[in-house]
Amino acid sequence: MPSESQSRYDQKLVHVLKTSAAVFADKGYHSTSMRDISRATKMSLSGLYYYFKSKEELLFLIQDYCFSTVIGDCRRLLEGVDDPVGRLKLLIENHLNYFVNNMNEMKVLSHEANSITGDLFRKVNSKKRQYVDLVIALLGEIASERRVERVDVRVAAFSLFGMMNWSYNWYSPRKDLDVAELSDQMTRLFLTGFIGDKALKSERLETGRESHLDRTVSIWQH
Amino acid sequence: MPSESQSRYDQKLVHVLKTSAAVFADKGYHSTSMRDISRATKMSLSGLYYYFKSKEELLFLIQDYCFSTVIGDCRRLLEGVDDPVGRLKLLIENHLNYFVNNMNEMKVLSHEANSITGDLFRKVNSKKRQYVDLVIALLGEIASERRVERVDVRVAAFSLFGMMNWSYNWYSPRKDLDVAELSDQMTRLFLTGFIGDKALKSERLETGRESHLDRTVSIWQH
DNA sequence: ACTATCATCGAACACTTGTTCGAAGCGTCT
DNA sequence: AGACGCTTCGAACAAGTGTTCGATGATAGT
Repeated sequence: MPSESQSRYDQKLVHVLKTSAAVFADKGYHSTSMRDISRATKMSLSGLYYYFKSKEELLFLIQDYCFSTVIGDCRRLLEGVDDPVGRLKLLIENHLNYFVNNMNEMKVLSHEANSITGDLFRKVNSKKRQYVDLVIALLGEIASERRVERVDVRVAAFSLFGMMNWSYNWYSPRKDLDVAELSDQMTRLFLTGFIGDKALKSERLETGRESHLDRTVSIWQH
Repeated sequence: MPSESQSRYDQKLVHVLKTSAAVFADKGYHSTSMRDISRATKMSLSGLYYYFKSKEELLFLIQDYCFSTVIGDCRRLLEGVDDPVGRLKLLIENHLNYFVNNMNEMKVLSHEANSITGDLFRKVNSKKRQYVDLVIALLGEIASERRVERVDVRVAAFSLFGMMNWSYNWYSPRKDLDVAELSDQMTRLFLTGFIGDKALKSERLETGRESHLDRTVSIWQH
């Protein structure tokens, strides 16, 4: 009966992807063997190959799925918001929220970006470029709107990504701030630095935070 | 004759470390085989083991050497500078300068931080912690001096490291700003964001830049 | 109950991996 | 020349790698 939203196949595939992502995040892609994946998923070694045709494609599926969700959520979230600064706030919020709720996948996405090659690499990379270009364009708008000077937009954009993506190296949900606060901190840190000391005086950066977070939880979580 | 500053052994070791770092940076530690290293260094496979007793120790030597230099240069540079903001500027400058001049080693240091295990891992990590604690303490000083509020120092510190260390993912000496400008940009971006909109009005962040750079070139370069 | 499709498995293959060992080459001092 | 210590090497080993193949179990439609 095809009444369920996901077929048995899809459910199991997602399960395999999620547990694989956890193992990759823990041991690293290259030092994880297919036997490790087999052990973690409780499937036979050869049984795995029913769901993907190589270890590299497994990595691709994780990265592609993860990236698509981030970009998709982001697009949906920014819809109808015109103010560039507001858009950037939402983007940062979405990015970090997804990061914290899917640390394994995001670590694999950030850390194993070059562990994938050939066509699969190009596919993931084109999505990444879309995302990066979106941020660069956004910063460009803000820069011209607020007359930001002496700032290289490319450097600023990658600095922002650095701030956010580096978090897989240190962020611990137990001992650190929660997502909302973290997002707040980084938004203020970056945005104040970017648009300089002139603006942002009366703006409340933390406005309308809670309402969005719930809508951005990921498919990965069951 | 022992008149030379470095023995034949040391010279060759440094050469091996430097070329190995290049290969590791290119292909990643785990997917680089000892045969790759052998090919790149033009030494026999077994000949390599005269200089270190395992592949992991080779990685350790690269990371340890690299970290020691960064910290050492940093300590020397900050000597006698009392103003916390001035100290932070110099630290960022030193970090990025070393990063750009030793991209291979720094990529290996950043990207392969968890590819090392056991005692060797602990050794590298203790140096890293020293460095991180230095930055956190520095930010703490600045925060209390300038009465910075609503800012988590830990988050700020790792955001700074994220900005700087992420650069191995995008920075290209050919198409991007040079080190001095890059350092300038990130310093302004972070510092303005950190101390908020109140201060930094009349300060010139780019003061006294050139003079320091020459003293921080690395041993790695021959 | 029969069957066709989906899903899973054990066993094996061809290959690469890091590391070791004993022997040989090399330069330098007596 | 001879001998000693430093440096280099070829060959081999045991272990682990990703992947394939043919066969078996499960599931659902008729």
